[in-house]
Amino acid sequence: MANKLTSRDQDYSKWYNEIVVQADLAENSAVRGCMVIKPYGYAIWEKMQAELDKMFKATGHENAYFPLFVPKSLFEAEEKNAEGFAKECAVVTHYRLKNDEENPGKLKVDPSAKLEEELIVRPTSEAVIWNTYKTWIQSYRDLPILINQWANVVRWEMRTRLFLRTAEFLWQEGHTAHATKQEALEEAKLMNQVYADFVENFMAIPVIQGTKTASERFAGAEETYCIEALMQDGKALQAGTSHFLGQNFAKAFDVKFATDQGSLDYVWATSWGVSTRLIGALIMTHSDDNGLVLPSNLAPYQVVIVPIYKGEEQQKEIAQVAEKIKASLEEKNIRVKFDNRDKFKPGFKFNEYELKGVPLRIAIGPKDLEKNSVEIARRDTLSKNIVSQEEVLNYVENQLEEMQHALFDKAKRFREENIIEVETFDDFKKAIKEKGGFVSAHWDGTDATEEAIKKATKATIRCIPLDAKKESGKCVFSGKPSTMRVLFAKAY
RNA sequence: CGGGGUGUAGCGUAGCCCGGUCAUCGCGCCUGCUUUGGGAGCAGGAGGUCGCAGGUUCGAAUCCUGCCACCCCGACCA
Repeated sequence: MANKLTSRDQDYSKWYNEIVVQADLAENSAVRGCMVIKPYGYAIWEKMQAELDKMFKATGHENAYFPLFVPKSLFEAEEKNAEGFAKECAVVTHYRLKNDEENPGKLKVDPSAKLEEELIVRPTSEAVIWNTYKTWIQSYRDLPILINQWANVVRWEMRTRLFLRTAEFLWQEGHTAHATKQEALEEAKLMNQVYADFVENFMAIPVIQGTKTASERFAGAEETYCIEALMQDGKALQAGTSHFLGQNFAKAFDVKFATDQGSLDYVWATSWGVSTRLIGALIMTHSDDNGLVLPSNLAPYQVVIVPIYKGEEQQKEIAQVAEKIKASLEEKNIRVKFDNRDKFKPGFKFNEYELKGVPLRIAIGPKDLEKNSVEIARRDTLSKNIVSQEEVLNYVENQLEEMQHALFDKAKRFREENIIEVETFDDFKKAIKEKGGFVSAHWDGTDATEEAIKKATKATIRCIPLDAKKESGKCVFSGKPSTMRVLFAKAY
């Protein structure tokens, strides 16, 4: 796809292969692999937070906060978890700097301030949280514990990519403790469903729910549920995960409770999270060559009003109409921005708000004053309509609603068109190489096959779909018998 | 850490092979006038330790050595 970006946008770096444009949301910070989220991008994150928070509360969860630092001894308690994250941990070893006598004006680490035990900057919080839960849980009456925290975590990845894999990222992590295996399993599934609902209904991104294979599973989990989305370039993106942790963390941190039968048992656990990666998913699902396209639910402002005028007097006249429309929309809780800046021309503003993905743009000029009308343009279709001023409120409400669904439908259609069933490994390779997207194929269930396919094609098993039908067939790679199809794709 | 590449104004770049009016161009920024229904035009202006440190040379953005940073491809990963 061609990219229409011109000089005006040179501070916006091109998003993946010029397919999608990274809008004015974030930039790299001075710190390696970290990002500065600009106000407009953060406003989107806040919208997501608010909606998720509502959904968490509705399913009985509460927010709490746990420390950033994890003492190394706690971190290593759950072996698999520690092993899984060990290679990407930032470690605090000292707690003081001092003046460097050899380099005036510079500081150096004070060797005498070495910590007795190193602190790990959390890559995830299971360790600190379970160390705390240990003190909170004695009896089945203390269960379940249903807690979420909004936090930042650090994973020192070899290679980073804005939004999708930054060294520091913002997320929420839920950590729950249960008396029974069944209840914990239900919780893990429920939260995966909550994620699917949120991402589909609120962000207009269609997802496939499934479970991960053993090799893709979260370190320390017994089962990982996930939602997988497909980006416009044909690569898959893991959009959220929910883990059934079994009794692994309870055993590692010795968290036992007295059951209602009087016996002693280890607690069952889950954890689940989504991150600022979802903003990346948003960009790469809906954007086009003109920039971001935001679903109405997420847009920091849903409507922007751009006045067109000659001279101060006309500007005033149009501003009056604009303010009136703005007030009437705001009364219905529609988020409106009236851009009355005199320093920029209308054409410039049109492009700017398209780049930012504002769903609806209302232009008001002298012609509209005469005809008592306005021009309303829709971001996703780029279509324009003349609407009488009396009709604006109705029209805007309808269009916002429609656009939310239109974006979802369009993305879903794209995904459906990019799931292909294959029976032979030749077709498999061809599909992955030429078309991208999800490839649905039989798999014999072994790590070895999964690994071999990854080596040969770079495609991994994204998930075993929850709604997969039982269907006997032959593994696309080994030819051994298989009972169902799994989804393969190249992934971010 | 392996393999490849790049570093020149706020951003994007030309120049490097072949050393010498080479510090180029576009955007952005500032001033003025004219403009305003799809990224305005004209005129003028500000802005640079050419990544850093050495070396070769009469002379280095350009050649050599070392270092640093970033990017891409692997391994790792929400």
